[in-house]
Amino acid sequence: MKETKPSPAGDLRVAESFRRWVAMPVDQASCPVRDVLDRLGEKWVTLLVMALVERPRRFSELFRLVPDISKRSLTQALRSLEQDGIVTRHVFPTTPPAVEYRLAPLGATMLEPLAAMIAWAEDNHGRIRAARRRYAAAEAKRSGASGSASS
Amino acid sequence: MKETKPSPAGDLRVAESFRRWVAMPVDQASCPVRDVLDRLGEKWVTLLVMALVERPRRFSELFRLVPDISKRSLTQALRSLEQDGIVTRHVFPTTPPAVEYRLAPLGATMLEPLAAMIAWAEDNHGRIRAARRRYAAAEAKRSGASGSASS
DNA sequence: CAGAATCCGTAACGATACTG
DNA sequence: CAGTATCGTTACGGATTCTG
Repeated sequence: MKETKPSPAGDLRVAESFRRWVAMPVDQASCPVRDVLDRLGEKWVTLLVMALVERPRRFSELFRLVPDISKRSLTQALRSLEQDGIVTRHVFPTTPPAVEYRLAPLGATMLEPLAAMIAWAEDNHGRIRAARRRYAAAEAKRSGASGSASS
Repeated sequence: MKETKPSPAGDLRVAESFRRWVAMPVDQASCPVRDVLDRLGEKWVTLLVMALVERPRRFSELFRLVPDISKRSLTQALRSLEQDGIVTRHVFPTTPPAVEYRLAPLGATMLEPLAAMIAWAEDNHGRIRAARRRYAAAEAKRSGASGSASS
């Protein structure tokens, strides 16, 4: 526990990345962590990437597939992904027009790390929910011990 | 293209996850992708995890380390991580009080997938920026071809 | 069908001032 | 030192309407 760290693997790399981050200018654009990770954090982005893995999809298909997105947000997220070269957009000049979204090569390269994050999320969802319940319980005890429950 | 897919690795897993996702109720809490990934998308969360990899840090230390966060957001992000069992919070009853944040065991397990995502972001930041420039150029051409530049 | 444009509510975030 | 409380802004995102 006090000797050379086990460093299961990612530790060193993450620590290094953070050191690079600290040494960086604050500006958004030049920092991968801010610039890229923030994008992936946008509400529907990763979900849409997931939706495009199997095969290209049309706009309305994605719209149906993700039941609670608005057309506006769907358009925005797809534009965002298109801008970054994660997906490509193909317009078929039919009437009415059909538009197909397809995972670009660059998008395909992110499936591996994305799969790892998703797997982690699925594996640990139960633990996280349990932790939240514990936290809520402890919080209730703190405010319940000397006063009345609030909020 | 029409035979057994190459599936560089993550593809199948992501596609499977998406199928599970589609089959899920829409509610936020029961879905790992929504419930967990959305959390990690919160603005400072992953950055703070990165900051805690090497060693525990005190509140003011984190505050200095991340130059453009507000105390309010720092507190919120740390609470969020504490709730989910990603970090633990230790209060030393000195005067003035010292508070230390430390990566919890659960938090340590996410370093591996997080490192993969960060590495991807760093490796492809250049490509992404290039894609954005191309997109902007194409956009300028579209509106410049028959009208005047806007925005 | 695939969007663009408009309107609007909410929630996230920052800045500041105050507290144990 | 480590927060909390309050305020104000902004930006995200949903609902709706209009268009080629």
